[in-house]
Amino acid sequence: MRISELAEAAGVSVATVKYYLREGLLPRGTATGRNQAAYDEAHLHRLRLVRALRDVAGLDIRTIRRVAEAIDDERLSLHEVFGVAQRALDETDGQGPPSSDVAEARREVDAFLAELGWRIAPDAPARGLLGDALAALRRLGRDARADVFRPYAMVANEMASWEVAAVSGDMPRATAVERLVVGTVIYGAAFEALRRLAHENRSALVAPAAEPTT
Amino acid sequence: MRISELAEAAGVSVATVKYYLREGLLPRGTATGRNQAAYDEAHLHRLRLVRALRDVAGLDIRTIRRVAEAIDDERLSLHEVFGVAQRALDETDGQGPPSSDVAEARREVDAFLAELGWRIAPDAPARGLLGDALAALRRLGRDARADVFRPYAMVANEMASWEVAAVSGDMPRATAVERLVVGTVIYGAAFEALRRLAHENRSALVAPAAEPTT
DNA sequence: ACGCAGTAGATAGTGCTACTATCCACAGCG
DNA sequence: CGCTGTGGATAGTAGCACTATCTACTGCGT
Repeated sequence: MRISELAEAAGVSVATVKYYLREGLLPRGTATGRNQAAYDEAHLHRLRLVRALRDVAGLDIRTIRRVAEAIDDERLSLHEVFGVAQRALDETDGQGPPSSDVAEARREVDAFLAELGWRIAPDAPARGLLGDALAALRRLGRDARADVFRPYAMVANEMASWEVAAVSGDMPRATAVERLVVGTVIYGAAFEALRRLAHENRSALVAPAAEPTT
Repeated sequence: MRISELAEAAGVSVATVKYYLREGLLPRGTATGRNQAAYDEAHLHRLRLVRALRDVAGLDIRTIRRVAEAIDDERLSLHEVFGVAQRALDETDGQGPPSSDVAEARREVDAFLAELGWRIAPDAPARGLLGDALAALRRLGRDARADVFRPYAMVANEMASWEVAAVSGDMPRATAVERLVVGTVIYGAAFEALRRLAHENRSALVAPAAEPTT
C-alpha cells in the first residue's frame, strides 16, 4: 500500500507517518521507484503499536523507538527484551547526586527487595523510582518504611506471573515479544484506569448517603 | 521564613517558587511589607507535595493545581475530592468523535463495570481510558473481550479497599484528604515500579539459565 | 502525450509546557 | 550607605510532537 493508504488505515496524517519514518519508529517501505515505496501489513501493525503506545500509555517518541528497537533485535531473548524495555520505560534522567534522604530510601528499598528474594538486576531503574516514592512519602511527613510496599509487591508479583505465563510459550519470538510489550504497557494503562474506578467505587461505599437535595 | 529559605528547604530555585505562586499552586505568603512576605510550614509542605506530584507521579502543572484546589476546598467531602481528583488526573482531551471501534469498546467496558456492580459515575473519565485500552488491544490483533480485565479489576478493588480504609477514619479533613491524594498518586507510582520489578523477577524465573560467559 | 495529484525527502515553523532570566522599585540590615 | 534580597511583572528558553512548505520527480487517468 502507499503512504497515504497506510496513514488512512491507522488514522494518522501522512506528515505524521513521515515523521515516524524519520525518527526510526517505523521502517521504510520497499522502494518501487525514485519517489515511490510500498508498505505492507507489518508497517500498519507497527504504526498501530506506536499509536497505542503514545495514546493509551502516553510514552514519548524516544521511548517508543527504544522499545521498537528491542522488539526488532532478533538477538535479544524474551527476558532480555524485558530488561531493555524496562530501562527504556524508566527515563533514567537523574541529574545530580541524590540527596541523602533519597539515597537512604533507595538503600532500604534494595534491602526490602532482597528480602523478598526477587531476582532483579542491581541497576534496574525501577529500584530508584520505588526509592523516590518512599522518600516522597517521608518528605510529606509519613513515617513509612519500605515494607509498606509489601502488599503491593505481592499483588504486583501475582499480576506479573499472569503476564509472563501468557507469553512464555512456544510462539514465535516476534509474536511473544510483542505480546510481552503490549501486555506490560497497555495492561498497565488499563490497570491504572481500573484502580481509579475501584477507588471511586470503594469510596462511594463508605461515603455518607448522598444528602437529599437539601 | 523567606522565599529563599522556602526554596532551599524544598530543593527548588526561587524562580520556580515564584512560578508556582503565579500559577496558583502555592498560596502567597503573608505580607510583612511592600516587598516582603513570610512563609510557614504549610507552604513548605504544599511545595513538597507539588514536587512529589511532579517528580514522582509525573503530573502536569494544571492537574496539580486542580488537585490542590480540591484539597483546599473545605466544602468538598472525602468522596467528592476523589471525584474531582480523578477527573483532574484523567485529562479528558478527547477531541473528535471516537471511531466506531472505540465507541464499541467503551460500551462493552460500561457493561462489564455494570456487571461488576461497581458504583461509578456515568461520566467517570477512566471508563473511556479503559475502553481505549480495549480498543487498542483489538487493533493490535487480539480478540480480547472486556472481561480480560476481570482479574485486574479484582486486584484493583482490593488495593482500593486498603487505601480507602487507611483514610476513612476520624482524622481531620485536611489530613484525610491529603493522605487520600498522596495514597492514590504516590502509591500508584510506587506500584508501577513494583510491577516492573516483578516482571523482571518472574521473567528471570522462566528464562533459560544464563549462559556461562561463553 | 499531458497534466496533475501523489510521493520521497529535507528543512523550517508551530503550539505547548515548565520553567528560567531579566528587569524594576524598593527594603531590610550590617 | 550600599548591597544583597524581595515581590511582581514580562519576556525568553529548551524540548517535544508534530505540521507545513518546498523541491524534484512520477504514476496514472484521459
